[in-house]
Amino acid sequence: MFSKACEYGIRAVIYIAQKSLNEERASLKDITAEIDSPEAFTAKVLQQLAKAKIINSVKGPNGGFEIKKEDIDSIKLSEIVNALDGDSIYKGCGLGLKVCNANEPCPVHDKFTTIRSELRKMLENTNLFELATSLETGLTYLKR
Amino acid sequence: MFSKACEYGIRAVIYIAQKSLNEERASLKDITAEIDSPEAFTAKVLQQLAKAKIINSVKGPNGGFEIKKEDIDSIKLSEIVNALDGDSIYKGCGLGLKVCNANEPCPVHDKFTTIRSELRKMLENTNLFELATSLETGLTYLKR
DNA sequence: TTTAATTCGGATAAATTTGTCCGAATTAAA
DNA sequence: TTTAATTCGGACAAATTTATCCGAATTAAA
Repeated sequence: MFSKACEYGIRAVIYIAQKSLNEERASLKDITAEIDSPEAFTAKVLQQLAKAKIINSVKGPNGGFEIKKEDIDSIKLSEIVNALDGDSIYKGCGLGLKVCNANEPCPVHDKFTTIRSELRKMLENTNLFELATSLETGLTYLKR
Repeated sequence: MFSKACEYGIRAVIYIAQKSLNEERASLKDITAEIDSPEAFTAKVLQQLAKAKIINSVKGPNGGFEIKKEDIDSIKLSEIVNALDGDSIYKGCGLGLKVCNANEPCPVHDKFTTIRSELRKMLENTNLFELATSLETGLTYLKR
């Protein structure tokens, strides 16, 4: 459903959010240990997210990644997915046609439109705060 | 959402079904012209589908691919997807964790479970007959 | 001012997916 | 029986995604 980059990205951002809620920065090493992902590859993903202004990066000793506390509940899952995988999940034909809309639909157009719209809603309605706190309280996990 | 192989596969099978409903076989050339897909690659996909017994292949002059008429309304989209992309769309964690279930969920587990179950239902409830007839009546398209 | 911890960015490599080529096998029809 | 139309299957090639390496830049602290 998502690319590996996006999977790592979402996991990383959730972890960074959790740390940020506790007034702490997360370093790359810290992150990759906590979400069990390849270090160099994850670094690229974090760079992308920093460029997209979803996370903030700080260089130098004691540096790392962080998210402003007050932003955490306004950042939606959809923004992260969008920054890493683009909008092809929502748009684009399920069967790969270049043109596919209500006027000239592919045979599964309507059925896919329904599912995708639900997916879009879900991603747009899920914010980082709830994900980070479920992690903080030990209800959910980022590795295994 | 689906691999290219799966996209071509679904399109091809719908076309083959349409032809089969009209008592005609579809040759590889015929198919790739009609669904606008790369010939050699599509051939591999069709081989996979033939091995999975979803379509029947006939060699020699006037050969091609066909589906028994009486099977067309019992073949579900899910079978095609399963044969080509496996079951990772339904199973498997949305964030790529090896272990992720109700007991040890990832932070998006519940939200994804809902979406995926809808997707599964949709694929399991969509049969080839309806897709092929919507094509036959000119309501839907397989290329562009 | 030096050192060391960190992110940044470019080059490269490995793995996977997508795609091509071509000869072999099959089989209907001339 | 020969020919030609077709699928089959293996080897290969290209493109994309995933992953690694390493030096440069930044910066806090010794």
